[in-house]
Amino acid sequence: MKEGPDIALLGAMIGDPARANMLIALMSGKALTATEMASEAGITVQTASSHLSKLESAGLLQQRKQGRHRYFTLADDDVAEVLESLMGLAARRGLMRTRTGPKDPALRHARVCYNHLAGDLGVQLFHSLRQRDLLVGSETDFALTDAGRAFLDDMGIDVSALERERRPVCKSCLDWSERRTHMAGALGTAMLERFMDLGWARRVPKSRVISFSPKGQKAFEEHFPTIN
Amino acid sequence: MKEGPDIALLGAMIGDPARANMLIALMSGKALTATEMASEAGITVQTASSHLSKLESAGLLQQRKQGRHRYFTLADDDVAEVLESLMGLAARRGLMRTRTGPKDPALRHARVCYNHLAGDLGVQLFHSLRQRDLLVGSETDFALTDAGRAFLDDMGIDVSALERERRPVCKSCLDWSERRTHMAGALGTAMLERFMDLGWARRVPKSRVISFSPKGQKAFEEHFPTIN
DNA sequence: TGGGTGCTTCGGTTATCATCGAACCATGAA
DNA sequence: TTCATGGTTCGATGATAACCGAAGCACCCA
Repeated sequence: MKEGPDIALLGAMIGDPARANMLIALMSGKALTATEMASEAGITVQTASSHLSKLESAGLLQQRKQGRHRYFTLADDDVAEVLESLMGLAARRGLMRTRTGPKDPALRHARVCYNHLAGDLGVQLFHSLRQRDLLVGSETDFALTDAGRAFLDDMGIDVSALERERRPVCKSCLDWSERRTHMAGALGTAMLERFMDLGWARRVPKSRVISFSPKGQKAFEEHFPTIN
Repeated sequence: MKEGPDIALLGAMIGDPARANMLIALMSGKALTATEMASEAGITVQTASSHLSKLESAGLLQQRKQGRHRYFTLADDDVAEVLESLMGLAARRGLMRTRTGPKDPALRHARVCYNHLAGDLGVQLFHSLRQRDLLVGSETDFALTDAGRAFLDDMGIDVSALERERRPVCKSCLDWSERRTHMAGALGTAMLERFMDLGWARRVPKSRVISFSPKGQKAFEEHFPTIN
């Protein structure tokens, strides 16, 4: 018949509303149990279990057993990236799940995208580094300069440790609300963690929102200024 | 209930095998008719029509009427990009379709379409001019820039003379074999004539084939380069 | 004006699959 | 062992939607 990758299978996985809700819930980067995801998607555990096994055999999910629980996460950054790009297209087409509620501005300002910072501040972070030549290269393929490494070192981020991990350090991700690139990869994860360690920001429970304290916001602006 | 873009709808669109086949067929950048896509997907034209209207109302497709035909293309580059990223993920997950049959003969290189150049080279001509901003506007409605006029003047084509004719100077046409836009109108005619005057090409008798000499082919490539 | 073609609409059939109740399995605690 | 909890498997049901035949519409050409 035809050659090439089979996107229909992936589409079908994402196409079911219950499964889509679960995947989006996992975009928070947190590992969730079957029961949590069931309530997230508004279905029973039996149904959720069936969906989870399908998603797993399609290679979209990973599960980790821990005691009596089974924790599910997205399989890898690739999956998160594809979901993000789908959300971008849907947003631009005006395909929204519901009326944009009060949480929406907060989501656009700062939220977690799988494991890194997204939204307004995520975009600002990335472009600030580029404008000051702490990053070189294109928006999709870039690297740290020596000045960039020094800057991150000052912030308390051990870049050489990141480089010893298996994941790519420098990776970008397209933001669905801003429609611009923000920082992903091991570096993106490390920076978000560092912000929270420094007390600049914390996660709002049961949501993707990242809440910056006034002090944290100020510190962020100082560290990542943008021209214009 | 939930906030954020609705990826389930997009997923469902892509999730049906017939629709996925159609979308992948359109990834060639070519415009296809409903009948062609039906046979491509192995379904009847009625069913294809239903799918096409769904895809269109989801904002994934655009249609363009020309004569008795309706040519469908992907809505924009965004859609192609998302499909590409899905194909990437599917490929990495080992989700493949099966092999394709043999392709059509090589009449597609260069031929005459009424009075202008069509086929591979015709498409290249048009897109080369657009890529270098010698033409501005959409694929269906465009005009020459000043740089474009100068460029044509250098080639020995008198644009102002063309403008005194009654026919529209700038017109595009959908290519029979490539299914992408190529140059038509008075300008298309004039350019083909000029190529033959310059000795780059000649008509093969009793056929629509335009035969480029080695030298002519080289000159053509130099005058109308394309990225990709 | 009539005939041919490309495409859409309508109706009815069929098949897939999401869903949940109930039973079953596994782990941990008492 | 027994009980409790988290999760999967099984079976039946119901809703959705893909599918095609037939009819209708739009456009082109002679």
